[in-house]
Amino acid sequence: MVKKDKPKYKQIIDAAVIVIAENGYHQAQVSKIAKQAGVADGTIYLYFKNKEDILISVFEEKMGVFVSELEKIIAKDASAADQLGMMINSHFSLLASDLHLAIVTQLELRQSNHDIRMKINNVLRGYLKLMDRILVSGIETGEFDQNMDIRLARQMVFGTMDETITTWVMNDHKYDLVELAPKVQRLLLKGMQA
Amino acid sequence: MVKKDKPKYKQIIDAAVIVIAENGYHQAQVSKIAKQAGVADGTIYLYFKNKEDILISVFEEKMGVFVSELEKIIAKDASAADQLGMMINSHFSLLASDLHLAIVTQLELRQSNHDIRMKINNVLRGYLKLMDRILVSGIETGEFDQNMDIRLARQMVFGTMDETITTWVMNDHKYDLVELAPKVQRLLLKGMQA
Amino acid sequence: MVKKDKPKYKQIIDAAVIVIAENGYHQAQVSKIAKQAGVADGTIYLYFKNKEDILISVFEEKMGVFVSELEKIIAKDASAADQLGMMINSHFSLLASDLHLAIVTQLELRQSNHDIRMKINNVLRGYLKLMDRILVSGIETGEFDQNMDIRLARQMVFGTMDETITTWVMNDHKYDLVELAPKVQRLLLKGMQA
Amino acid sequence: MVKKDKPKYKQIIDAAVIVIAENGYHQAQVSKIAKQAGVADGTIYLYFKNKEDILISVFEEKMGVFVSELEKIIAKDASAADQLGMMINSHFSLLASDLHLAIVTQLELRQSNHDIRMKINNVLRGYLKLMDRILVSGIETGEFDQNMDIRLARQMVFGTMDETITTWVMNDHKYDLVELAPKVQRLLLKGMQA
DNA sequence: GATGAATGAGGCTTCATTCAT
DNA sequence: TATGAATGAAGCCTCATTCAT
Repeated sequence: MVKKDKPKYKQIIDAAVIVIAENGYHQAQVSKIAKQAGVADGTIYLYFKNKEDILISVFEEKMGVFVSELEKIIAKDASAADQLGMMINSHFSLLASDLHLAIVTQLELRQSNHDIRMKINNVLRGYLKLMDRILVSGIETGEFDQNMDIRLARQMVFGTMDETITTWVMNDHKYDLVELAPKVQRLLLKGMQA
Repeated sequence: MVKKDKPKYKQIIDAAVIVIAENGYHQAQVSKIAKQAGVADGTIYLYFKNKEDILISVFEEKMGVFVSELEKIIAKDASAADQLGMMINSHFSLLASDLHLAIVTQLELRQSNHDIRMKINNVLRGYLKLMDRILVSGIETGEFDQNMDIRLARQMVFGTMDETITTWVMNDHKYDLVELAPKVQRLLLKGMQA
Repeated sequence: MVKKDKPKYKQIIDAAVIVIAENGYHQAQVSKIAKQAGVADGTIYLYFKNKEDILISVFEEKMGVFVSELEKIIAKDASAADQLGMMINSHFSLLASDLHLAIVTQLELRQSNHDIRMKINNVLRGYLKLMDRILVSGIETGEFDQNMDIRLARQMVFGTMDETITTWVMNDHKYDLVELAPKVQRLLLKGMQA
Repeated sequence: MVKKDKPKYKQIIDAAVIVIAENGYHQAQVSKIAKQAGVADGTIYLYFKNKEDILISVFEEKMGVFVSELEKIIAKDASAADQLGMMINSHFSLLASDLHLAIVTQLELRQSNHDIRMKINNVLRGYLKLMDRILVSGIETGEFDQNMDIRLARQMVFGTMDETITTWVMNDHKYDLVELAPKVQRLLLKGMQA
């Protein structure tokens, strides 16, 4: 049984999300995370190399859910347009159902230093690669514009989703994010369709 | 003559951009900015209330150029589609011509804490309001989709531009950003047109 | 059967010597010693009161060999000058044959704190008392200077041996330490002879 | 005016000696040294790179006095035997007149880690080189044994002095160290003379 | 006897800001 | 105005020791 499977590992990850969301990135001291997790400060270091390791693991663990959801969607026998819609819906739903996580990924984790951000980007890259597969298949089936620049399209898709979610978080989740998904889908589809 | 018109004010602002771009947000100490500006540490505090004030002023001063450029574009007698294109072009050009500024706005300043980011967003809001005017006029003239959600459309426009620029910065400006402007314009227009 | 006779006791002592020699005093954590000894961390505390107790015991156990060798030499029917020579030779030989031990006694154990060093000195005192007996017998037989200050002479003898060995250890045992013994003996004898 | 000439530099060095002597090496926290020096913790770092730098500087500054005294002695037109005596006397006197310093150099500073000890040894080496010059000149003038091994002789001289002083310090300076100097000189001279 | 997961105290260092000159 | 020496609060991490199994 490796560390990641032990209950305290996930306990600390979840505590970190809560502490960061409620106190902000720069006020998320290790001692606060330990307290929230119900363990001693030193115990943290039995499961994580250092504070940076906690933050990256938070992103890895949580992003893992996004990736596996997206993999399920891609495995489905559906049109690229529908897959795009399911992806947006899945992405929005996951964050709307965990407000702490939304704050952490959209606002707080972006305050981390260069090193951490680079490592977070590596994790994100896996997600973006999956996203590309939907776009490529859409082009192949003729659903999407043959001349579309994949990278640019992916930046539009991700940028729009990201901006939409960030605005929603910054407005204190005053409105329903998931309801926006179909609209976002339509907007993006129009931009990409053949 | 107010502080903002004195030469040392701009001198410190410019020094801050360089120091942040070259050292990263978290390594941009006040003393480094002072040294780069050629003044003593204490002198900074004759022109700025505190470090936060420097950072927000950097954004205000530099954003001012974006805003006035956009105002000129809106004042022109052109179609909404053309204005959108000119805006993207202007936005891309301003950042492509000042790599330090691009690094600072796309990467480094986003590491600032919650308070500073909120204040930066207030400044940004003015720019987004102007952007909305292009979208509204496009809808009114029938160029853009009547049923389009303005906020969503603006998030798509800004999110796409932002993601495109950030990717370009992170790839060390290896390709020509301004060349991408027409492609981005076409992609966004397709998504919004009637 | 007392603790000291149990196999794990000596096992831990020997592990401590190796770990301290190879990692340095300040990097010789209890957990490393336990690992080297092939026991669990907690097991250490079944044989030793605390870490300090391990270190003092290391010195006691190893010094015991020096003492018993010296006792054999003193029991011999030889001149004081010869006994001095045999002592130097024995002292040098024991350390030359156990490089780990030489590093530990000459360099690493001296980094220990005040308390431990005082306790180590108590152990050392027994050895120095034996050394004094050679000097006293040399004075009585007329071999050594009648007016010689015993304490000073002992400090010269021990100080010279110690400095010689430490220099040898610090030079990575590049030359043969035991070969130096007769020269050291002659030098010291000249200083002490009648 | 360089840092070393500023009054606070020496103030901190002297404070460090007192704090280390009175509290022991491992209880000599930077904050204690700052308090003893009458400055804020942060001020220490305007004069020293880090804690290690303080400790090495203590040794350098204090050793500097020993070196310059020894240089004066070597410059004198005296026999090697007399110079040896003057050196021992000077060395003993300097430590006997500053009990704090004696504790620090003979006991506490030896607890420092490998890095610091190596740097301290570099400083010490300069002193030992000067010592060698007395021995060499004694051999050249025929005062000392032509066949004497210089390194061994130096180890005897330094080892004897060091052991004598350490014993004196450990016995809480109960007797007069300087009074021992002539006796030590005679003992060592006998060992080295032709 | 043996284990090893858990504990928690403790200190070096940075850097925004002040204020006497 | 301008200076820059001085301030002092605040947090990550290590590791000897314990104790439930």
